[in-house]
Amino acid sequence: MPKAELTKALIIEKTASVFNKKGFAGTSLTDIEEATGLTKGSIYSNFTSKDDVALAVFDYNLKTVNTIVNTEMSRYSSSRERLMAYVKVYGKHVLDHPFPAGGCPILNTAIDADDTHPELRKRASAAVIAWKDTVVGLIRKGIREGEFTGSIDPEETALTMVATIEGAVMISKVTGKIAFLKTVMKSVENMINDL
Amino acid sequence: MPKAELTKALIIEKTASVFNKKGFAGTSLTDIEEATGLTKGSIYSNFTSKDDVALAVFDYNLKTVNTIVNTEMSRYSSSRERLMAYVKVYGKHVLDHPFPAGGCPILNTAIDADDTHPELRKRASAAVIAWKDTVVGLIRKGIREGEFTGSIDPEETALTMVATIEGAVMISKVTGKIAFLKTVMKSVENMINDL
Amino acid sequence: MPKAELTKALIIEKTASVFNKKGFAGTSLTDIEEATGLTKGSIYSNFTSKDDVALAVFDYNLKTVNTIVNTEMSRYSSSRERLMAYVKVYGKHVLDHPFPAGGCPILNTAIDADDTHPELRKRASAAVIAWKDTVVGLIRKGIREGEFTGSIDPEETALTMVATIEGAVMISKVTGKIAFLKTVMKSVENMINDL
Amino acid sequence: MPKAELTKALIIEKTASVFNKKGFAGTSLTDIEEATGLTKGSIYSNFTSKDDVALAVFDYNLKTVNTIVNTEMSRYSSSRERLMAYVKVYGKHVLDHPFPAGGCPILNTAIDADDTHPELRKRASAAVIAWKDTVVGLIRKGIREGEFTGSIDPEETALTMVATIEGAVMISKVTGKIAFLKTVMKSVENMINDL
DNA sequence: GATGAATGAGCCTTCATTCAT
DNA sequence: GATGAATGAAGGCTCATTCAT
Repeated sequence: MPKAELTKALIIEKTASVFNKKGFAGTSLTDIEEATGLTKGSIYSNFTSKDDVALAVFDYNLKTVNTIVNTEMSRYSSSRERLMAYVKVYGKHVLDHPFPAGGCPILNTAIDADDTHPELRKRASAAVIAWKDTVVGLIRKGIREGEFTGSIDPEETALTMVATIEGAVMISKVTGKIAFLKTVMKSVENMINDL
Repeated sequence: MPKAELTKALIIEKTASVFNKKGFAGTSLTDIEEATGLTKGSIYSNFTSKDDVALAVFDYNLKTVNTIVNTEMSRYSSSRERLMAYVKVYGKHVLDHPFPAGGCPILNTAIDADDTHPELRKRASAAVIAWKDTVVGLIRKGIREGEFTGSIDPEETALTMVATIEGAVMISKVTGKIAFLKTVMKSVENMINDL
Repeated sequence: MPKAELTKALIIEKTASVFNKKGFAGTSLTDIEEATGLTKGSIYSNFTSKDDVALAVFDYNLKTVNTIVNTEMSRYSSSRERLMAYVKVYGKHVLDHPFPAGGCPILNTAIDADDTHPELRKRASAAVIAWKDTVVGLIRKGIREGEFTGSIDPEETALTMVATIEGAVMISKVTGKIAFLKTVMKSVENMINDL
Repeated sequence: MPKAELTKALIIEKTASVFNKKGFAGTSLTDIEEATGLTKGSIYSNFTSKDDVALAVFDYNLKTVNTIVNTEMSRYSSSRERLMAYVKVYGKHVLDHPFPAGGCPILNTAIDADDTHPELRKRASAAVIAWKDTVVGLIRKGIREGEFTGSIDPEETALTMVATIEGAVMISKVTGKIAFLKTVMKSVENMINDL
């Protein structure tokens, strides 16, 4: 890995939680300098703009979340257990390591960017839809393989599951009550068991 | 109403959607000037700081939402129908008038402020909890009056309902697909009918 | 005059010679701060951009030059004497007060802006053409009134006169030799006498 | 030619028109990188500073102009015809190849540097004086050999010729009208024929 | 109570230059 | 000799806030 790539990686890693906590407008180049220990000049010799950093950071944060979820999911083979990976991961980790500090980056970026930053919005949108599609896929597989009842609507169930999880994250983050997160996750668990 | 109060009210009304769309850090005093047609001096005659405006705007936006919900709710007396008010309101209005442009201010402020603005965070938190408590109250009343089965957990159900609705708003705003909102709302409707 | 106009006027006056000497790219906001004793913020509350200041400064410098020329010209009524005003003014004053320090702003801006700043270029171009047209007008009047011979080409003579004067200013400024200016002006004087 | 010399030459050639168009302050190291396809590091391996490049570029541009003039001049032997070389060259080529894009580098550098860059100013000044001296020499020769009348002042005529030509270049560049250049050149031609 | 005008700190970005490799 | 990567100062501009009028 050439040095430039290392520095880019360092900038992304070190600012991952800054953008996730403060949002795009709330994160300044000085914040980035402080988080990385580098100078503005050096940041700009690795990225073309603050947008460029923010986009790379979103991709990184998304990958972090996906890796956590996929790692958990890969331990199981039944669709039910694989769906349950979301409950385990979000019920346990969203508020601490290895999640980026600041909570779920999909949720944070969606709200931060929807009316202000088209490029970021597009990526958050794609992340939401990819998540939903993965869940739809798992449900369809479960139905096909006789694990779930055929009467359920995969699209509706998937969207509801994603919505409920993200809503739970928001509630527990803003109130500071992890218990709220656990409580809603129990509900999601039931929803999955009832499929 | 003395003149000062009128101007304060005007500032709040005109900037309600600006803060709701751009967030605290993303909204500048110049934005406020443009939205109100007033000068910075005049804004500072009526508020002590940008924080002061943002706090008042959040209260105003929250009241707007609550009024919409309460108006719908007051048309019914059964707990089930009263709970259904959330589905009707959020399924129809979150993305347009009379909701403040930018979506649900509770959700927006929660995500915007949770790691950056303690005062705003506190208010968003209180709004979430108040919402949840209202739902808990309705469920308890429903149980007490034999409308709902006694086996349900009011706290869990209430939190899940709030989480699901807010998650649905996030999803539909970021993707630009109102259909997603409607789909999840159908789920919430079922959830209420199953109580 | 409202205060804002006074400040605008002050900024223009104080930076007139800075832009004339250093050119657009060579003049920094810090230079403007130092020349005026004002802060950048205050400069930007009176002008929308550095371009905006530069354009206003060019207009001011042009007016300064035109006023000097017109004052001298108005003392005479014959076309020959009126043409001679250019010789007197440029032969005496270009390099010192009341000309803006830095020499002829038309020449300076023409060279500075021709390949870099379309708006400034356009104004310098207009100034050159206006000057030429004034000379053409005086020559035509002189011919009409029998003061000059009818065989001369007003357009060619005017352009040559303007070119010679501006070239002389360039030569004497870059070499630091006022004698060169005087020498060429003697030539222009002869040219006018020979009309 | 050792490699270093080749690279130096390449840098000079490729940036000749950049400096000529944008001036010293307006030309950035990034401009130089883009024009040459080299890195800043490589530029600094061959020159000690931006000044160093600018000075070398001026020398190169000056040599370009002188070569064009001398080539034309060498085709003739009479002083009158040799003087006419300036008319031919400046009337035809200043605004296009083989002149460096951006017009006459003597004029451009004189105006750019006179109040800002002593070293460049000195070179532009020397170039003007050398030009004038060459013209003076041709005139003296013409007088000596009975080609021109003895009553003319060589110094005054030479300075006027140079001034007129450079002024004409300025006028035609800023207005975008080549016709203006041709018109003034006709005047210079007459001036030479009248010697 | 409202305004116009100003401030100084901070914004994002680009500058010319350096130097280890 | 050339590069890639970094620096710190400076670039133009906007920020939230103040205060005389």
